[in-house]
Amino acid sequence: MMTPTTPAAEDYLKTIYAHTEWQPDPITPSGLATRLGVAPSSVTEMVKKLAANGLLTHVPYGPLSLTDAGRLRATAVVRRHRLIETWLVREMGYDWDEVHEEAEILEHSISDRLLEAINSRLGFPPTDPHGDPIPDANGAVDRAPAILLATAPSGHAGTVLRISDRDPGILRDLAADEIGPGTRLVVVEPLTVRLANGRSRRLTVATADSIWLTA
Amino acid sequence: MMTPTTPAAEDYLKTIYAHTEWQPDPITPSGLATRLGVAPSSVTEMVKKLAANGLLTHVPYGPLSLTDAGRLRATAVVRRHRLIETWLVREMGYDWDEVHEEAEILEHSISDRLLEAINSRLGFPPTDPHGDPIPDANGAVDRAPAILLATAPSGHAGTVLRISDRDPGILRDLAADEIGPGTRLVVVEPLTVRLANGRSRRLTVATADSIWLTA
DNA sequence: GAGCAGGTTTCGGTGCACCGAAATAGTCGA
DNA sequence: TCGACTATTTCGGTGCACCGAAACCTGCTC
Repeated sequence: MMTPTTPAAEDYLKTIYAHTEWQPDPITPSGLATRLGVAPSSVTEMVKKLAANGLLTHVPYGPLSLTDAGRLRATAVVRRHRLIETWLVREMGYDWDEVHEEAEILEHSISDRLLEAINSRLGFPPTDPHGDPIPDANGAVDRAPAILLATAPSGHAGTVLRISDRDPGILRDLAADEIGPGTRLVVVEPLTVRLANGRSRRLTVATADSIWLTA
Repeated sequence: MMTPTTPAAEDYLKTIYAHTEWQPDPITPSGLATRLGVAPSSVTEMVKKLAANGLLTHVPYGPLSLTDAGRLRATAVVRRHRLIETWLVREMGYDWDEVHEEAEILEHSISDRLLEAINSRLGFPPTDPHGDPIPDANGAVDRAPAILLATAPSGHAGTVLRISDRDPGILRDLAADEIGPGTRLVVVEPLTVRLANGRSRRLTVATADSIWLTA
């Protein structure tokens, strides 16, 4: 057991995990193919290998779900990714919209030792710069109940918990609007929020779909 | 042109460069195979590709030598490697005998941007912790004239310029003996040196073959 | 219940980096 | 100059991760 996971396999596991982290429905092979930017046939093949290694379960023509072992591998990658992002922002002069690419690569090559050195330099941060929780070394994730801004009822007041780092453009826009993890705001109407200083901000649909608030 | 170099190709170029850095004779395919831990047939194949990309020249059954373009690629990798090693020692709590493996991997995945961020945090160091010169971004290397301790005549007095990082055990022994880059010493007889504090140290052949002194 | 549209899988094939075995070239000694 | 020895190359083959095209399920509509 404990097959040495390749970078490609880590990406599959991470992506499956990421899908289930903020919504409950399982991911399909085609969804995974789209997210990873590979052909569906490539997914079939890799899924077969991961299933053979006991990292995920898959009924043919059905959805995918991680086993406990798979989830552990996935959270290990996510942990690396988020600690690296945090480090890039806090120590290396990166903005929060610039860290994703670099972390995407380094997450596969950094050693445990270096990762822990970074972690301790940063003072063991609980979340990354986007507000995503950093799993601990055992794969445990401390995730607060959250709702998508896009689905929050008008009048809902909350604190920004996290912002999806999928789209750097959205992150840049939000930084310009002074919205980030910790920002308190009120949902005035579906795509409009009011900040603590009384100013209002109009958001795009994509942006409202990227922001998670305290429930 | 400017073919995107793979990690494997970078390792070949780096190893060829490393061979010529401290001794003038060109490397042979079998020497390269040994250093890289691959079969000779693998070397033939990769050499063919690198030659096709204009990175090295190779007359069949003859030795290998880098073209200017190849040397530039090689020094870029060496630059990464040495800056990463320096960073690991100066900022991340590594000892100088522990950095090689980690740098060996990260040198292939760090972006130019992150590398330069590290470089500037370190204050643009001219050498790594073993005393190896760090090439600049144009591939220029500032290398002082040096002689191997093993070949230095008795009576030769000099300063330790660099110590090969090939064998971590030697590095640990030397650290325990308080010998490192900058240490002034006198070669008393072939395998014995005297330090500035008057103490003598007996060296193994392998150790004397790893230490370079000012000429 | 037949047919259709979707997603999914199978299948043959690619490039990369590696291997061992066999063939070949170069070099050096007798 | 002829071997013989060694280094190098060629050759067929491996595993990994990917692809497109074709075959195949599944669930849904009519």
